[in-house]
Amino acid sequence: MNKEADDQTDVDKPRRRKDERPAEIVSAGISEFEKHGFYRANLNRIAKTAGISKGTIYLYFESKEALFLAAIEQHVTSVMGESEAEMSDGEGTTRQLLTRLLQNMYARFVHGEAQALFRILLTEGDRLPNVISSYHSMTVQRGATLLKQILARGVKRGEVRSSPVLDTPQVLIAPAVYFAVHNMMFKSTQPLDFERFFEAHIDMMFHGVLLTNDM
Amino acid sequence: MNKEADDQTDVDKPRRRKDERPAEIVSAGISEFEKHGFYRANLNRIAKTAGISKGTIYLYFESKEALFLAAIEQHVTSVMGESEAEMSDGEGTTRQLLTRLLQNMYARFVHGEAQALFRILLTEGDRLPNVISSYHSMTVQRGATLLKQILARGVKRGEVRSSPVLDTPQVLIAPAVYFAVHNMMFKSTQPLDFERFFEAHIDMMFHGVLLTNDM
DNA sequence: GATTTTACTGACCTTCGGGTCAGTAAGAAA
DNA sequence: TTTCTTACTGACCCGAAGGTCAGTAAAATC
Repeated sequence: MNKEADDQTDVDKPRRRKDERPAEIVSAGISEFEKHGFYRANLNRIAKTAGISKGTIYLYFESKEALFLAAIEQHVTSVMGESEAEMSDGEGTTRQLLTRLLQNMYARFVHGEAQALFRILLTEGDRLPNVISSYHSMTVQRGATLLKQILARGVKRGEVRSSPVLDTPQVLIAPAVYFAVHNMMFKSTQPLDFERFFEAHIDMMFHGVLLTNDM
Repeated sequence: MNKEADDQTDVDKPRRRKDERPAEIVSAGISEFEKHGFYRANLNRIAKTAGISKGTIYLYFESKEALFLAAIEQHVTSVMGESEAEMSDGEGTTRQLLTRLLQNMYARFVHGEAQALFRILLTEGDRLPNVISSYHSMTVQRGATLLKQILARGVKRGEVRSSPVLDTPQVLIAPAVYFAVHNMMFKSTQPLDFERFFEAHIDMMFHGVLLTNDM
């Protein structure tokens, strides 16, 4: 009995809510696409999650793909918007700045919701060149620029070696990507210990593995 | 006219070839799964590529998934088998060994056929825990062990610092994974220059970014 | 050449899921 | 209360693709 109230948290919500529907559908879509990607995502399930019937989706979105685009776009902007201002102040040693940047990156990209987005785009990016492109500029592009600034400042202050890394700073954050990828594939069977990995990452990034610095 | 000969290279091949069929089907399967992943892979297309009809596939494989498993398994073993012996001799400085290992890894994993396999498993691995598991031991496990050996030997010879990296050597090869992932997503729009990336990778791995080695 | 075996075919079956639309009822207007 | 508008429903449609199997013909056996 009381079929309406037991699968959604809200009770007594009105049945006709034109304004709220699109956002609710997009939200349900994000969760479904995160779990299953585009192909395995199921519109009946999305509808059920959103507390509506499948037909209603088509009142607001032209097709599954249109809903997917809307979901991705909203997700990209919301996830990326968050980590905007956090790194803006350039106080501290280069070592501190880089450490803070990495912590931030692991937090968002490895543990947080950005990972699901990353996975979707890695999987289904071919069909979304425009999304891929804006994702690139919001993440890789921006991150690389920020890193270059930090490193250049470090060189000026006499803290940082001049090296090819200055032009390709992605190698510095690569282990974080590795960690995310590893957990995507092996989390259930062979999880990585975050603390140890992070420590090793920091250590290699700052000092390398060799004892001597001569060629 | 002559419908039989124009899509397959062989002409005059006998029509009943029980022994060769499985390998041919697996081969066609690999190519199809590489291009489309599991879900979008199409058995009619695989059959056409193998020069047979769809029904024939089911003479040799129980299901699409069984064919997928066979294809993955053959692919993994063949790719891994190749790079087996190449690293077996431990001659040279640690620097030389690590450089050689990385070159090998980039060659196979980034440019070569291993990338497609990696992508499929990353994308669709959830449904194949056993494949994922064996893939892990064949690649990550084996690679980590090899790295640890090289590093331990380096420490003994006084070439390598003692550091947390010794226990988590994956951070050393992480940039190669990053490179592969980057190209998967952005190759068409924002390709990375391999030579520069590789140089930066090597440089960071050996020396880190800091000028001083004190804390 | 006649008979038997079996690799192989392709039309067909079935399921799944995206997409449709005639019908329903909630809420506004009168 | 009656009428009208429209948000919403869910049974249905249909194409796509995994899977089946009676039939065919190539080769082996006699």
